[in-house]
Amino acid sequence: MTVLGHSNAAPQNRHHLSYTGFRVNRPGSRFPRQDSPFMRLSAYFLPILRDDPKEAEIISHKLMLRAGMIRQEAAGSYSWLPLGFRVLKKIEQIVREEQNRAGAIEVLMPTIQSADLWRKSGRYDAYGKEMLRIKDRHDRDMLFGPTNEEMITDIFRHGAQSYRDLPRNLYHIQWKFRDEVRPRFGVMRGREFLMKDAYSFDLDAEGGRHSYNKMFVSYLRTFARMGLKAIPMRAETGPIGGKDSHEFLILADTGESQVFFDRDFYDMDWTEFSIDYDDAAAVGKLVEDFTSKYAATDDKHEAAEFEKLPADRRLSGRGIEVGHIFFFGSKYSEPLGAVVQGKDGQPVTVLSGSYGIGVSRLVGAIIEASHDEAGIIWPEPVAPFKLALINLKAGDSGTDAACEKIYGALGAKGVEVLYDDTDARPGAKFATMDLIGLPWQVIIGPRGLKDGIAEVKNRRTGERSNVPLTEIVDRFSA
RNA sequence: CGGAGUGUAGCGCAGUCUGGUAGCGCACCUGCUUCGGGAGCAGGGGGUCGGAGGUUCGAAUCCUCUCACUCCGACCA
Repeated sequence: MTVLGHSNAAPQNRHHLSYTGFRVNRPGSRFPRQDSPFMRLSAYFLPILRDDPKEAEIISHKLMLRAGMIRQEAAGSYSWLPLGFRVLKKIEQIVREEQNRAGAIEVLMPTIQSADLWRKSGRYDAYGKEMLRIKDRHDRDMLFGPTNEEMITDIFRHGAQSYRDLPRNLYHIQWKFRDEVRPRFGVMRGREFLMKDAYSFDLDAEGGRHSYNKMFVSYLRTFARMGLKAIPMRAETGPIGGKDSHEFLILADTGESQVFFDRDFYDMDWTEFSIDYDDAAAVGKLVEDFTSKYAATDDKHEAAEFEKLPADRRLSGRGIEVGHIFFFGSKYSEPLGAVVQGKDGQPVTVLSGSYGIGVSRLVGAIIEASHDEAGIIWPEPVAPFKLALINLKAGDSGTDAACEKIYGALGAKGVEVLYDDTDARPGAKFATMDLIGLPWQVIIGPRGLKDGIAEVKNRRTGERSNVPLTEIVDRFSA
């Protein structure tokens, strides 16, 4: 992003022109461009609610509504307001980066699909009422995609003819719709939801195993980057079918399923997953480490096996599923004719797996796992802004000037800052910022200003420290 | 899909039983005083009561139909 002007820009509302004549924004502008890393609260759209809306049952749903992140449009379908949208995009981007790192290739498929492919796989009738069926003007059967195995398999088979075209892993991040009988829990179980789905294609079982394992490791990395410990558990394969399957669950009191797992998961290293994805043995070893310990949801729970663990290692709690991976072999490639020519010239039916992450669900899941009485506590990598700059006395020339200077300097360094430049009272400002949960609060008021200091508060720990104004920018732009 | 419930101002609610033309708190606007953890006073703006039909001189209120949303269950990423 191009930012012109001085880092210590004085407050003013005029737009400046870049050399190309396009208007660009700068920290001093009251209305920065939409992709700006910084924002003035006075120019933002943040409809905060003081009371819990009655339709919300669980904490994440209440907090998302109160923090002005989402707005319900119909049962299980939500508009994403600016603050929520930023979080959604942060999560989406982390997922994207880790998919790419693991060698998956991004595509984009339509939300509306033709029924034809689904008739071929036999799922048009099998899927039931959860599938939203639509007719177009020619009375053709269409549907709003609940998932994309058929379509991606069809895409792949048209683009791959030889064993040389394998292995491949294609993924997309797209809105899906499942017409749940009873949507609830806000974005945790909506009807319309944003999902990352990857689909792997391999020549043989060994290759398929490697593809599966790569996704397994990429999931460990993905969730770890969001500040989550998502424990992989043996899973039911459900309507998608297949043999090997793991669910990734994060622990939260409001989780939808009961989980049982080995305490050892707590002691494992959840941060160091730098690994060569092409090294099948190393990847397999890491997967082995994470799957050899007991972890299961209630429907796969085997009490007898669990009891073998020493009592102090047997842990149980509630979990929220945030990812699910399957290896299902030829379940779709067979009926859809995904066949390539092998080395010996003979046709080979490819083997595939599918790997999902609930991107929109993660927004709620992270809040379930990270909040307190005052509101949300965002892990820094997914926070809508890194810090809140709070002007305790807007209108006072001293605090205004000090805040503008820091706001401008942080903006110039690309630090994501939400600047509360409104003339609300201090207590209201603190409450709002605690509610929306930005990781850091930089508080500037006349009291500290006398000594040239700002108060820096860590949202998670509540820890406060006095930091000289001159050091603020360096501290957050490192 | 079975059971229960709720729709009245942006949000939370009262009013409905016992019909008489809509009210409270928060939020919002103006002014004054305040100003380091959701300020006080004063003055304002905003809803036609989910929708349609009916009963009645008169309907938020009674009747019929309908739509939406929520909760429990079954189901599910």
